[in-house]
Amino acid sequence: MRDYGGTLAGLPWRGWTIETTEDLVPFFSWIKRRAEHGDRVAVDTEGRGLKVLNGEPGYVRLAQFGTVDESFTVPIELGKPFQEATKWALETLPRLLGHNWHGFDALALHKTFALDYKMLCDKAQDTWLWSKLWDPRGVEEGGTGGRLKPLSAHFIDPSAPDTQGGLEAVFRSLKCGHTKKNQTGWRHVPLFHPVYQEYAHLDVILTSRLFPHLQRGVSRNGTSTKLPGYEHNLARICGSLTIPGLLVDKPYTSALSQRLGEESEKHSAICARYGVDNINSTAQLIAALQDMREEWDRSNPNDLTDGGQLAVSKLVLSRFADINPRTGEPLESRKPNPLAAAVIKAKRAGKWKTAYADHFLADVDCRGAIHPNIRTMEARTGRMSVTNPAVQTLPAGEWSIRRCLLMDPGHVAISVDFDSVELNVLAALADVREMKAAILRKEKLHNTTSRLVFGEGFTKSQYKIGKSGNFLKVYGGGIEKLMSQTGASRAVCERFFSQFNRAYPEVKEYGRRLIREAYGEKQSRGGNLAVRTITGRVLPMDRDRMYAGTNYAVQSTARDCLGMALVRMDEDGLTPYLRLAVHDEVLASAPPENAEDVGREIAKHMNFTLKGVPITATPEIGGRSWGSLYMKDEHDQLIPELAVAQDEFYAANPDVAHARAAA
DNA sequence: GTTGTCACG
DNA sequence: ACGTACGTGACAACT
Repeated sequence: MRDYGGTLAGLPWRGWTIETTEDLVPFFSWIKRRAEHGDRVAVDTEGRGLKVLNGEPGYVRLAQFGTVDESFTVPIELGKPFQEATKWALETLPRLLGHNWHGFDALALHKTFALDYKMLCDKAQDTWLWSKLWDPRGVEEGGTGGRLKPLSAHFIDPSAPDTQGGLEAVFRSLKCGHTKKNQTGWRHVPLFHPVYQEYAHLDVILTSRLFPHLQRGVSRNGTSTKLPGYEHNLARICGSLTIPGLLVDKPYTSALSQRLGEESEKHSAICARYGVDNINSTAQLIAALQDMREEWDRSNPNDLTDGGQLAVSKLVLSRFADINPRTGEPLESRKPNPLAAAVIKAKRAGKWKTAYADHFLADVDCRGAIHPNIRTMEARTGRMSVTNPAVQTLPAGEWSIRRCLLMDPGHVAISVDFDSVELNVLAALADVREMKAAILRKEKLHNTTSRLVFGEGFTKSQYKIGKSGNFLKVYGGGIEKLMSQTGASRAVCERFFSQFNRAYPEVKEYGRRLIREAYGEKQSRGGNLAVRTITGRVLPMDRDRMYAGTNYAVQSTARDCLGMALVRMDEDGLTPYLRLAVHDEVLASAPPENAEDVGREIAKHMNFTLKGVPITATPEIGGRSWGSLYMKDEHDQLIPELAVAQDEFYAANPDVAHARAAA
């Protein structure tokens, strides 16, 4: 047994590193005492990398147990007695504490020791979730971020040792090729390295000390007392979804990767003829395009980057290539620039290959499944995000990428989407009379807006302005954005906004009310300006962007519409069918004979009334692959039988699939 | 590490 | 007083 120790914020701590089976004796009695007293014990694990569910068996190397002043590290890697001791401790302790417990350690312990994930979550509190409730902002938005080190520096001791930095130094000295992207240090560091061990002890000591500070912070900032329980429940549900994961169709995906590589090469070769040998180099592109006498409009914000450089974005390149940036259709307004056209195609194929197809193949586990990691409170509005891979950003305009991902063997894909949830939430929160009446009449809000602004006989292009304008209003956008998005004239856009405000005066009034309330409650929140949502969440505002309050409230409430629906689905036993939750959509896997029932049940849980406004969702059923749900006909309709047949044909004939997708 | 770009809701 | 586009993740080049 080796012991470590030190002082944090004037209070000493002591940690024991178990090295032999004899060392387990004091550990057993320590755990028993904690269990008898009903103490909450912080638990942390160190593994072989950061991808826990697709790692090899024996992922966890070290487990740590600790309170505010005492800790033990257990060397899982040394064999069975230590693994059994860890399992016993986790089953015996009545109350646990972890940092990112639901999203990481509980999953790792479930995977390594076959411990029940729900059991591990039901008796745990997660300081990551508490920190997000206290302040959801990341570091770049002026918050502390969710990481243990900055939180400890803020709440416990600004001079807390930077063991993270020390560990990074150790990893570099190992010369094992450890980088930010390729975190090999975790598997190569010797188990009893003193810096590694000290870091391990401190993690649980700091987590234990952090917890009461975060509880106080959450209670002081006015967050509803119902939210911590709800968020822990939701994190547990989303964690369970990721355990089965999504299967990757390997032959299809490999062929897709190869096809995209060839396509990228083909168009890159065209670029090379114009002197651009690296299509990702903005400098080369600008030089070559200027040689071809292309011009940028410096008064157009789309033509400049945030840093003030000439932009070679898809928008600018599409103008040079004379195509519609969204659809790729020719505009026939000028002579198309062949370099710009080739760059767009090469970049797109390259991105789809590396970010999607290759990522799927690299992330599969021994079952051939990927396990996207759902972070349930990532954005400053509380919105969820998904990483490894970022399935929320897969191309939605066509099916070829989503075709890589399959439901369980013999199952079909079910997707249930909310119907324009953000606009309905805006109508409910701001109590917009005309919007609410339209929703109750089952009228599409884009039609309502177009009619109220442009009159009964509005044209197709006026409808486009109505639709874009609806979204822009939710986000707080203005005339410039509407112009650049729709290409409409300033006069038309100005008229749109004045008519919109006349049709829906409550929207503007709601924004003003949020600002008034934020200033009114400033004192009780320690001088901080914030939006309080009807679900009881407190969202910090920026002094110079107070107009964003409407968007924060709408986005956050829409997120809770999904979150609360997931909780209700879980209560009714639907979680085993669920595979993903993305913003306003749920993806599920079920045998074809149950698919209609499952889809209907899920949709039922997503249908409810928010302040008198119906929030509704529609299920769609496809074939085995996620992509089948995107195989629409020429009227953009999903015909289930056709999609299933097409999906099965593509499974057997990946080359035909890729030839058609390319066309 | 930061910036630019591009994929999504 | 007025008006302001919101929120993500990933990759490659550049500094």
